[in-house]
Amino acid sequence: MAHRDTHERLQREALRLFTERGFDEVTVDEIASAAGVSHMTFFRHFPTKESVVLDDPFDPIVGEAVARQPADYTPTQRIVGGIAEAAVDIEDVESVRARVRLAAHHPRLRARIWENNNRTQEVIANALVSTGVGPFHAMVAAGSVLGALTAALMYWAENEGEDLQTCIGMALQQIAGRS
Amino acid sequence: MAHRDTHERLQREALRLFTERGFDEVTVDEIASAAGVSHMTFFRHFPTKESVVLDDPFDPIVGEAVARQPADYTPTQRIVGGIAEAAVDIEDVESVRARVRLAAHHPRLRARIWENNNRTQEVIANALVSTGVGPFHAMVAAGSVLGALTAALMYWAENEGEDLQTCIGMALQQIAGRS
DNA sequence: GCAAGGAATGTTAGTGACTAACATAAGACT
DNA sequence: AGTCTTATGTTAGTCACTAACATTCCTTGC
Repeated sequence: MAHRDTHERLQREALRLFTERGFDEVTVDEIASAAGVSHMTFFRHFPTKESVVLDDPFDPIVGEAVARQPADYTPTQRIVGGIAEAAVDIEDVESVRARVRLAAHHPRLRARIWENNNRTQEVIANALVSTGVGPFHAMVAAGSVLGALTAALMYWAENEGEDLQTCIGMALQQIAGRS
Repeated sequence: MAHRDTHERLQREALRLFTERGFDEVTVDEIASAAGVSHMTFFRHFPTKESVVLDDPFDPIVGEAVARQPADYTPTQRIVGGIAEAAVDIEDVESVRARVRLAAHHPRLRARIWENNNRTQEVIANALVSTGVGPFHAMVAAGSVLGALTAALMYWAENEGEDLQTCIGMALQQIAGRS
């Protein structure tokens, strides 16, 4: 039983149970049993119960993409451009949708999404600062773009018919006209 | 011992202990004893340990202020105007600073700030929708402004010399030029 | 004055997330 | 074969938070 197998099995069973019965109605012990391991093994694979749902390693990708944008763009244009580039590579849209939808309806999970944002925000702000933007302006610009993006993500998760790329595109376009 | 007294005493002792020793190094039982009550009383006054730090009833005020803005403004201009109006009334700036600074350095608390934001965001979005703005645009505009505002707040909390009103003003100004 | 009711608090005994310390089982390397 | 590493299990905690029930005190109607 390889490490990676266990990891995937834990996440699969957790998401299944959460969507079936709700996040709070499933205990870590139940997830562990469903995956055939003990609760300690669960915590060796995921630091918290919430992290099974929210596990997105996109921060560095976005940061690099932002840093690569033309220097004569405004901060907002660079962030928007960077995110748009990074968003093209999103695979497994259905898994993302399930997880965002789970999170959108649960206060604690929603809070964690914002916390992930905060990390991305720092990465973006640093990318901007390293190319000469003032720290205050960099943080505000990053916060603003990510706030808009997250709002779009929540909207997308709650409205079945929408397309992810389209929602992201519309949100970015709506705020692209700034300094 | 009136209800309100106990509430204030609990919050005062909690903030004192948190700043002295850090959020995670203080248990609810300790806060309760310091305030001379049992841990059950604590939870009757505050739903969670975090809520002692983050207890801001500004959402409705902001929502009303946004709804009052001239209808020929763009969504962003209305949000910015509403927040600027509501921000004038902030009293007890030092308490706000202490709490934001506590939260800025602690992941779980920071996440809760974002979660508060999310509520404010919904209030603002509803205010916009009720005056004819489309739901998607309303949410994205609200998310974007609040993202910027929170970034400014974090910056302010970490940089001793800055003035709260000035930081808010600068952030709002930076993003005011949008649709 | 006093009885009745409600508001604020206490006590006790839970549940569940998360941690630390130590044990074990299986494969890889020498 | 023996040792080391990796993945896991067991046990016994701590701490946030809840439910059920008891108590104390303050008011309010009589």
